[in-house]
Amino acid sequence: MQLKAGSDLVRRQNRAVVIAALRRSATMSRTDLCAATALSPSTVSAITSDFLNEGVLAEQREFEPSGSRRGRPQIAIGLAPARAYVVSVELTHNQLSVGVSDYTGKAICELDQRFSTAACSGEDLLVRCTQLIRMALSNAGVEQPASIVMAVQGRTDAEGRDLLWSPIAAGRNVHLADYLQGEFGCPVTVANDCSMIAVALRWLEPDRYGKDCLAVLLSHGIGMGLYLNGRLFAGRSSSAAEFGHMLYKHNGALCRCGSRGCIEAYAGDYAIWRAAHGLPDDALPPVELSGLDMRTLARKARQSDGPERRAYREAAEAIGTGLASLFALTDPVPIAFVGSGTAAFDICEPYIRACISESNSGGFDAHFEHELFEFELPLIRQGATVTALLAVDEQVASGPENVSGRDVSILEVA
Amino acid sequence: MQLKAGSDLVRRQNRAVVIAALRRSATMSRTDLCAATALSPSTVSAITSDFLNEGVLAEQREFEPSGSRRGRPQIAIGLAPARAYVVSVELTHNQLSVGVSDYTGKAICELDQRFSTAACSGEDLLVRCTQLIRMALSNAGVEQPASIVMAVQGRTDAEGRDLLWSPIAAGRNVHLADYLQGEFGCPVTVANDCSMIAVALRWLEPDRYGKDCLAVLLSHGIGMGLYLNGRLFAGRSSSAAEFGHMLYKHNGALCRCGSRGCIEAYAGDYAIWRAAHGLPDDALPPVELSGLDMRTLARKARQSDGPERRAYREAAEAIGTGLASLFALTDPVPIAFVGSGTAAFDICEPYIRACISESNSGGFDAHFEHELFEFELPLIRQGATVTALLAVDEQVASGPENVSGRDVSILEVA
DNA sequence: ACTCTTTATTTCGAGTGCCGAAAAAAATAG
DNA sequence: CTATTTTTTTCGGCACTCGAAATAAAGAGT
Repeated sequence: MQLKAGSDLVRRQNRAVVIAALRRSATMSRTDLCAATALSPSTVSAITSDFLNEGVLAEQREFEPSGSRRGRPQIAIGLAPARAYVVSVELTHNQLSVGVSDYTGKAICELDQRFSTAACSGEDLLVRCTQLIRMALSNAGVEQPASIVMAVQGRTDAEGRDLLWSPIAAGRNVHLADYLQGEFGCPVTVANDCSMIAVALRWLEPDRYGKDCLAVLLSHGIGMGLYLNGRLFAGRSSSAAEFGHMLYKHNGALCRCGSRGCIEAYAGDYAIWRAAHGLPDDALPPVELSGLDMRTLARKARQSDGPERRAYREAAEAIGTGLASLFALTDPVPIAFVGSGTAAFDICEPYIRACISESNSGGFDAHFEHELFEFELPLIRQGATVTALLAVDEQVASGPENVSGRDVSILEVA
Repeated sequence: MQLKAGSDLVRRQNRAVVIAALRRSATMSRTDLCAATALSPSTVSAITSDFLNEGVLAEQREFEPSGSRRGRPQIAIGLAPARAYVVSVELTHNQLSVGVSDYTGKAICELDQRFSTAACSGEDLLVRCTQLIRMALSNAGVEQPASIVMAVQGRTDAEGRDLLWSPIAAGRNVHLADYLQGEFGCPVTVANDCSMIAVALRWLEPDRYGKDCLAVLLSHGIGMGLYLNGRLFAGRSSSAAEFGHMLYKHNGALCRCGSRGCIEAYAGDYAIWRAAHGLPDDALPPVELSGLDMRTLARKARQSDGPERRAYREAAEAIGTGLASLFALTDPVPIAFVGSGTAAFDICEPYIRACISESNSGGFDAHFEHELFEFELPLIRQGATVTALLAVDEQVASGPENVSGRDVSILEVA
């Protein structure tokens, strides 16, 4: 049931509204804020004044309003960069990345580290993360981060605290959030990488992806992040949304996850490679696949109707069948295909669309828009950073209660 | 973005909290309300006093508190039955039902009408609904309903206004809500029948189904209603959640919806019957199936490993594959299987469970609880009634502004 | 029968927050 | 140097919640 409300909740909500407006457009006047939030000038004045005292906002005198009109000039206000620093961590195949951003979202420092993730135990992971984050913070000159969001390829628990399982590392049930929280003394959230891609797309293109956004990652494995009706789709007890592990064929090909017949077992890079080389469908390819390997495969598939094209066709039909099933549940949604697999999307697209239009239950429009993004990392980082910033915003909106020095500032004012 | 808040919002919220508490337990004292809502006695007093004036609540003197303790006795308050009357309408295969309930949720009148829905145009449907509702209202002695919720087997638009497509009637894009709203002058919502089953189960067993609830209707067709993380799952542009039309087999059996390979084309009664009789999988059975037909089929399937058992097995694997795919997206969720098809669930269950445990992506627990409900209609009606009542609650909570007679009541008080 | 105790509910005063209107501030136009 | 225009702040009023005190309505004890 819903909870009771009080006047404190009203203030928190309106503070949040003001911050949200300023996060969207870096700099606004109080008048702009009135228009954007529908709050009265008095209220905007009160809230911004509080925020200026708390160091959340800063006046930006240098911002001369372009066309100098009559009347008192507007004072530009923006988020104060130094109010908080956030950290994004991305764990992908054989790479760990860390980014540090200020409170306005500007990147201050980005570090990458490459190593074999497959050999990585949970313990290793924790240590490597801690080290790389420390180095990045030190490079950025930041003592204390305000929020850390870690995007992982794999499944997390529903609360975003543990990495339950990952195809790229050996560790299971790694308590990432608790450990990092202990190390860095700030809130930590662990999220699925594809969810972060969806967050980024929503943030970057709200008109197209604001309400509904399906991000499908095509690479060694298959991942998905979904916003439906403006909310992140997540499972009951985990991040779930494991599109790649929807059941495509009963008793089908062997998947990395240990099950049989998953979509990924046909559409992941390793599955396409396996099929194209005529290996049995329960063989896991022993080698790491390079981008070159896959480009070669795609080229052959385009050239002639041989085993390579058959492999891509099977991959496309697995994806198409999965999307058809997904769309039976969600209706068609604008899709962003992301990752190295998009390089062969021209081969797959007709088969994918055929599958979907074949299954337009109830005779409805099976059409969907799509976009391709070759590189996933920048999107994942942007999504993680945005998520971290929004977490800080929430804390900031809820007031300066817990901030040490609050009493002091009252004394200072007096 | 979130909207600004004001003190009116606080009042609305707290009014809503009070109503919600009283809807759960029919009768409470003001002290009970303090405990249940965490509001202060002053606030509860103010809000209940308003509600008594508005005719939303009524004191119930007859309710003697069981063990007569010391001290001033509590005064029991409850929802005032006559505050509003709601109508639920259920359209299922060859049957239209209407129920009228008072504001406490007590059923006042229920009417059924049987006719061939298949032959029914949109126009016919509107007229029949109107007539049956009028008759029920007249029987119940109700002049003006406050809310109507109509549950239909089929797909509605996302706003709950139109019946886009239904397997049981010929009409398409029937503007049910607008028409009935014009006829009866109150808010009307059109919802999917299985969603209403999920609503009912959540309402009846909040411990089991409060957060997550999957209702699967097994009958002539296959339907689904899903609550995930406490929210009704719905599509981007329609009610969607068309589990029965997830793609089970590429280029598979012909479905009622016109597509091929849908789960329903293997697991609906007609599909089982078709397969058991060795008909081609693109034949639609010409006859209406009786309950007896299906019971006979199930008996034969239990007796020997013939075509009947194969048909049920295929049905079970279609359902199991669908659930496995669904659970890849949502994690396993407690399921209620509902409808006549549950009579043969003993035959299907092992195959269904086998499919699901085969596809436990990431090695997680594929276990799910389930319950069987043979009759769907009572659940659909309960769900629709609850939905209608909650809609009235929302309107009541938002205050007496628009209620005619508000000014009069002020005069009366003065 | 009367008073004491206990529990429930209402009333009152203070605090917080929003808003509209008026005032103050800070520029340009003439 | 004044009038005008626009932005921002200040002030008074209103709605709401809350804690504390007051009131109401019983049973318990003598």
